This record gives sequence, C-alpha cells and structure tokens, in this order.
Amino acid sequence: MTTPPRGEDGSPEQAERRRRLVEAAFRLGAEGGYEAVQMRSVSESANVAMATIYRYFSSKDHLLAAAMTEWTDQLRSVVAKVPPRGDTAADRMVDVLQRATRAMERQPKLAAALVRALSSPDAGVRDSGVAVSQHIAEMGDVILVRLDPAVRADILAVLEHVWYSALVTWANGRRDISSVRTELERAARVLIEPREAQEMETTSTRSVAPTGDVNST
Amino acid sequence: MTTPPRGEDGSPEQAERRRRLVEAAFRLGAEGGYEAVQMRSVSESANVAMATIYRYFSSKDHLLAAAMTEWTDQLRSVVAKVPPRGDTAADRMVDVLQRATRAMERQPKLAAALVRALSSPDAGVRDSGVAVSQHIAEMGDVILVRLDPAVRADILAVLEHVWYSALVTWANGRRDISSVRTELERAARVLIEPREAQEMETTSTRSVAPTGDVNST
DNA sequence: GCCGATGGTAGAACAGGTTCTCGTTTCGGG
DNA sequence: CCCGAAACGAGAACCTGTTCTACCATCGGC
Repeated sequence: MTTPPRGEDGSPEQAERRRRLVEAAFRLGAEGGYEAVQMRSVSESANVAMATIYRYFSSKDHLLAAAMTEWTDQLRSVVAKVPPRGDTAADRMVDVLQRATRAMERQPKLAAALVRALSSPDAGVRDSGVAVSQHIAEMGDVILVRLDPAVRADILAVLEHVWYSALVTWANGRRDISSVRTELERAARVLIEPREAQEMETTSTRSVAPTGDVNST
Repeated sequence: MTTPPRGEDGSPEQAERRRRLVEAAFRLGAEGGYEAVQMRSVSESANVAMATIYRYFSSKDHLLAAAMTEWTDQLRSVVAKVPPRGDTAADRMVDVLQRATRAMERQPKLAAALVRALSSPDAGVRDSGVAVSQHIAEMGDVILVRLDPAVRADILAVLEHVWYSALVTWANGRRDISSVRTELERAARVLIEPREAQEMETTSTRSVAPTGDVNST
C-alpha cells in the first residue's frame, strides 16, 4: 500500500477532492437514495478516479458516513445557536430530537442513505459513527445539566440507542418518519420525566456505573 | 413472476427444501460468519438451485433473517421454561437479557451474521424482524406485569431499541460482547428502577413483589 | 536538471448477490 | 393417458462495489 492522506488532508487539492467527493455523495443521495450513490457515478461526478476514492474512503459506506458526520456537525451548530424550547428537560430534549427528525424529513432519500451507511461494518465507518454519536451527546448534554452526571450519561446512552434504532428501521422502510418522532418522544419522556419527579423529592439517584464492571475491551 | 410457495409451504418437499436452506445458512454462518454464507455455497450445501432459493427467500438477508426468527423462537421457549431470577423487576429483566446475550456468545459468528441480516432493507426481512421483536417483547412482558400497561409498553419499546442498537454495533465490530451486556443492564436499570421506586412511594399498597410465574405462549 | 517517491488517472478485472435462459420434472384435471 | 402450468435444476449473464494494472504528473532533495 502506498500512502493515503493521513489525518488532516495535506495539500489543498486533496481537501478539494475530498470535498467534491462528499458533495457528489450528497447530491446523488439526495436525488436517488442509497442505490443511486454508485461509485462509478461518484467518480464521474466528482472528477476523481475510482481508485482515488478508495484512497480517501475505505468503502462506499465510509464515504456516506463521512457525509453523515458533516451533517450532524452542522445540525449541532444550529442547535447551539437556537436553543431548544420547552419548560421541562424532557420537553427540551424532545424539541431537539424533533428538530433533527424534521431536518431528515426534508431530504428523506439522502437521510435514509446516510443512516443506512452508518450501520455498515467497515472499519472506516466506525470513526464516523463515533463522531456522529458525539454530536448527538453534546446536544443532549446541556439539556440535562441538572441531573447527576452518571445518570445523565446513562440517559444519553439509551437515547442514542433509540435514535439509532428508530432511524435505521425507518431508513429500511419498516417505519415511517412520524413513528420515529413518536419513538423518540416516548423514550425521552419515559427516561427523563421520572427523574425530574424524583429530583424534586430526593437529591441522588442510583445508576449503572459506566466504567467497566465486567470484562473490558 | 411465476408463483412462489404461498403462505404455509405446500408440499412436504418444499418444507424440507426450506429446512435444508435454513440449516445450511446456520452451518455456514456458524463457521465463517456473514461473508461465508454465500448463495452459491448455500445452493450447493442444501442441494437447491440458486433460482429456487430466491423462490423461497427474497434475498440472502431474508434467508438469514428467517434463521434469526427461528433462533429467537427457541430462545423464547427456553426462557418460558426456566423463569428469570432476581429480586426486582429490573434484576429479572437484566437476567433475561444476559441470558440472550450469553446464547449469542456461544456462536459469535453466527449471531453476528443473523443480526447483521436483520438490519438490511428488503421487504422480506421486515416480517422476520417483526417476529423477532415480538419474541423479545413477550419475554419481557411477563416481568413487568405490575407496571401500568402503557408504561410497560414504553419501557419494552425502548429496551428493544437498545437491544437492537447494541447488537448491531456489536455485529459490526464496534463494540465487544461484554459492552453489549453493560448497555442492556444500564438501560434496564435506568428505565425500570425509578418506576419501582415510585411504585413504593406513591402506591405502597402492595408490599412484596410476587415472584413472576410464566405464561406459556 | 535529474530522480525516486507519492499520489493521480483510465480502465480492465474480480467477487458475490441477483436475475435470466432453457431444458426437465411434477402434478392435477380432462 | 395427455396436457399445460408451476416448480426445479444447471449454469450463464448481469450489476455494482472493490481491487489491480499500467502509465503519468508533481515535487522536494541531490
């Protein structure tokens, strides 16, 4: 193997190529969904040779996953600027999740393609997945500041599972988008509301230790 | 399209072919995981022509998903016979989930292949997925009998999301099996324990939880 | 000014899931 | 017994993601 562009892209031309690739993935995905993002089309559309694409991304799914992280990154910065509305923490969390869902609704084919790619095996996708889940966690974290940090981590972890699961089943056509909203709201309320209620009665709550208690990696 | 075997398999030979196909998928998957379940190999191993496989299953993923439903079906009947242990509802739920996880641990490659197939688009997989989630829900339902039905449904739905999400990330190599156990336990506790706590404060009518007996299905 | 390494391009080749062709078998009704 | 439809088998063909081959361009160091 020669040497793929390590870490931060070296030359500006490389950054530009990468940008064109992601943009092509966005465009093709928005028009025709996952199947329409064909590597030959991406190659042609971005004016980058096939083999070169694989120098930047380890697979088609990795390319799409990279696009997904850019998308959630934007989403996060938007949320940071326009804070979530709602009287209770649960309400504000629901607001954030609904906003994200609405954003996907505007580009259903693209969103489905991105989500689908995210659930692919492939080493390259893992990193993108980590980035995405971090974006999600950051958005939720500020909402739950009043809760015990351990509990907060538990709740966010579970919410992320629900988010991922609901989106995947939607992207696979087994659930419509409104049902995704329902699932997310249900999860947010069932997780947060009893905590808020307890908050008013007692101060501390028990939680599963996030640090390795069984075998570790 | 001619006519695939409708509904219940017609002839006993068709049932037998189907059985051989699922068995071949099990065997190949147990040995070499998802990639090893190649349609040409399945065809040869089961003595069924390629085109005929597609008369029974709409895709490779559908074949594997069908195998998955058989697997969860067995798991459910085993759980029904040996009821979960634990003092609290959360403990018993954790016990069930851990048992399922241990079962997968014994056939990691196979389990990963089945889970992976379950997260595929493909109309055929949808039905298998529904069956699988029903099996899960049935196992959990008896544990939460003392909770309000609506809350129970919410909790089970969220737990299923966590189950699915954790397993998929494990099947894709982004999480080890012990981490799956941790996630499931975390979710079960963060979801159920505050409810149990509230149960004791608000409605202290019932003092001791009756050890769950099993309803057969 | 030359040189090897790095990274690019075009396009063929490969792999495995899926579909198609075509001949054969099975089977219920006339 | 005969016929046509439905199902099957064998294998080629097709599609698309991925890899390989061969060749070209750029650039920092000598």
